[in-house]
Amino acid sequence: MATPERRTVRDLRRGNRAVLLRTLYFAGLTTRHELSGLTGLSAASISNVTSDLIAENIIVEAGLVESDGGRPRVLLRVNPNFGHVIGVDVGETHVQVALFDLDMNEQAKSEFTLRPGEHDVELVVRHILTGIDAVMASSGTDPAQVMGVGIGVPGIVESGPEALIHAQTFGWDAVPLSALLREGTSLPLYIDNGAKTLAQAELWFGSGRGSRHVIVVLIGSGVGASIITDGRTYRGVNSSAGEWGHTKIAVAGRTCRCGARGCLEAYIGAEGILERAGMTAEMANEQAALAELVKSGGPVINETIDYLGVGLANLINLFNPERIVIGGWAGLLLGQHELVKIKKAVAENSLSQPYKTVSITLGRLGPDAVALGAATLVVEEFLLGEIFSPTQQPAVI
Amino acid sequence: MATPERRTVRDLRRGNRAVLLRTLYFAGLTTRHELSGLTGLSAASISNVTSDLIAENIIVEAGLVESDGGRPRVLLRVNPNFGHVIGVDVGETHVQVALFDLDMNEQAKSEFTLRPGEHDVELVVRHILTGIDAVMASSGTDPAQVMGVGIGVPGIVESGPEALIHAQTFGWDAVPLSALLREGTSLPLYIDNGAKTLAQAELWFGSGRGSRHVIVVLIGSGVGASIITDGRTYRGVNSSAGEWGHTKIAVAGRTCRCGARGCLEAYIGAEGILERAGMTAEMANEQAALAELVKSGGPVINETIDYLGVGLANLINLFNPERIVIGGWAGLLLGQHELVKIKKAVAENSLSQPYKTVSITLGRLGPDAVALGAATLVVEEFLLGEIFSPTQQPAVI
DNA sequence: CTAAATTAATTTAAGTTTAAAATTAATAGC
DNA sequence: GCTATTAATTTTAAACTTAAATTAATTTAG
Repeated sequence: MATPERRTVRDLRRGNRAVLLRTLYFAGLTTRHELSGLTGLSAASISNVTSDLIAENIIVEAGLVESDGGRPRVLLRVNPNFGHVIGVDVGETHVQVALFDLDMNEQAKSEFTLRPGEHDVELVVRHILTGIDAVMASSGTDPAQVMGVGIGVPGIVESGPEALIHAQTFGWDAVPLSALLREGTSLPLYIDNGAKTLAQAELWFGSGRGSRHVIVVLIGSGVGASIITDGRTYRGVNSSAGEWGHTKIAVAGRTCRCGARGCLEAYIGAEGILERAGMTAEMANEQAALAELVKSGGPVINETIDYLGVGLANLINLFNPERIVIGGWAGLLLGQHELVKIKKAVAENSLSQPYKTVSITLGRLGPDAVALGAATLVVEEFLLGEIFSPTQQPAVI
Repeated sequence: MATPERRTVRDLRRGNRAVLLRTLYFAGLTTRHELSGLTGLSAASISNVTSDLIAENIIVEAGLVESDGGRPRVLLRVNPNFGHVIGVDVGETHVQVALFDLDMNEQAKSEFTLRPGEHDVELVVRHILTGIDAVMASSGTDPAQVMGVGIGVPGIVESGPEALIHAQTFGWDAVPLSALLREGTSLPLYIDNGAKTLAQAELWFGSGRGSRHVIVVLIGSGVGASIITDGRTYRGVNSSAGEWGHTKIAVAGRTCRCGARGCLEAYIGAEGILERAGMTAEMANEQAALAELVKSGGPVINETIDYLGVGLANLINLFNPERIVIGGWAGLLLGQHELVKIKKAVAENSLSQPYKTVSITLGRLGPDAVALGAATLVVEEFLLGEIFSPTQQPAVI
């Protein structure tokens, strides 16, 4: 139960450096004076830390604030070209690789289509490695400028000395993805569940901005959630937290593709909805079919809204979040047409106290932000302030 | 998003002091040498901090470890008589007030029975104040020695400048309990939901010891849960997190006493079980009736186990905890007879990955530990290391 | 156009804190 | 009683933050 917090006077410095960098990153153009207010650090400390960071080229001066008498304040910002980050989305239908600067402007992108059922590990690894090379080449980025690669994958990521992926839908059982990739690249790797990376993208740049307690639900073929408590993704003891799709909302209900009965996913997942409507569309036109169904409304959609209301209400009762963001292609489809009804269903199934304070909104970044979110995993590391030059790791003490 | 962590070198000292105190409190008799290992602080820092704490009488030396050559190590411990704490349990049937030393040995106790429906705020306030005086008098404790009063109440505690209690079962709507009590006592007050205080008692001294991610479920007439993430109670944005009893496990199911339909509480709460068995026992012999029913088994109990399995599995899928503790009188009753079946039901309804790592156990402290847990709220404050003398608050800077 | 006023930012000085090294303390074994 | 050994404290040096003093960069008044 020993909390390993800052202990030495040196850790203190590191911590303050990280706080300043993080604040500046999210605030954008900011003056030293404002930073002092935002971080709680004294002007002198701000001066110290910023001059270090400027010397290291991590932050740069970027213009002046007009003054009406007195020395004008200098605007600071994180140097967007200090380094670059790569994000990878390993999805059911494609592998997407994108390269960003630190402002998260996309510099290059590479995409590979996966045919249904074609989820061989070797193939995916090859796509990722090829994609990394391709985005660096097409944007003219030197590998030394890339601070790391974030990868969003389906299923449960068991973190440990060697990350293991358990992805039922891919037929992956304890796949040591990082070990396999390390044979083809020496860039630092950060692997996480794709729903969680999408959620982090929404938290940083989308509908979740500024909130500390957020749940991002992802509704597509599968159903998942990412739980953000105190501004950080909650992972639980094995990083498998957030398996909302397989919570049960009916005892002995519909059989889910996971084998169990009564799973939420069997009712509000895209396949579950279509099946309940008596449609058995193949993968290819699943999205078009659902769009049609949602547009025409009808009892199956109303029923789906009730189930979704129950599922969201359960999250609200358990977590008492300040915001719920609905994402994923099927979730966005439903939300765009039926948000009012969804909110009504949630209200009927949740306690009034927590319902009063939660706001339910749609994701703003679309379903393709998994790669963006994956790239933020690298930025998160960068914001800890320990990276002194893009690839050179901090000296071991 | 600015994380207000340790900033000055003085905060560092405070933090290290708190880490040392907390470590020593939970480790019990410990030497300086061991503390160095447990906290990560250097021997010199341990020496500094401990000599401060000894001078303030917060910790004391307590014997020597036998040595086989060399200076023997001195054992240290928190001074159990540095101050005392009071815990209050405001339950459906009684108000209990207990006084403890810092080792949580009960020094005195006072109890008042509440008749069914007799939950008038004035009456409860009077009981609490009378109880506080009574336990101080009967144990000969000077008010100056009491560091604070922790109070566990039913319902949702809305924390703010003035804590407001929303307790449906008591008919309390936004009751400003702390303001009312402050008219009768000047002791520092700490108010929290009773299920959460019980959970903290189990976490510190019962089945939850040593775990960082724990969920304590409380099954009595009502049903609730307390979620502990990273060793701390998770409260959400309004402190209402953990309302497990009113999560829905059936769309359009049984009507719950909260008015909604399909709540877990309507199936596994004591009243829900008895009603489903066709029994409508009054409050008085509810416990005896349920004990009889559980002992004889039968389809209603098996059904209850299924519902409980679903409810627990949902928690496991969402939170990925390392431990689940079942508490509350009805929960203990069910668990003592049917733990094996419960585990089986959980296994059938949860994903294998998180199920593999969770252990499900019964609470060890019995249902009466709410007051003990409430008292730990005060101790938690004490362990932050800012209380320099029992009642004297730390100097305002 | 210059000097005063004003505000920003840096430098300096003082005070904490921790870690490492040196010292002192306490015990067992001979 | 002396030495070896281990524990704990004290001393010293280095690092860091804050407050105060100083320097820098503007605008405005005259």
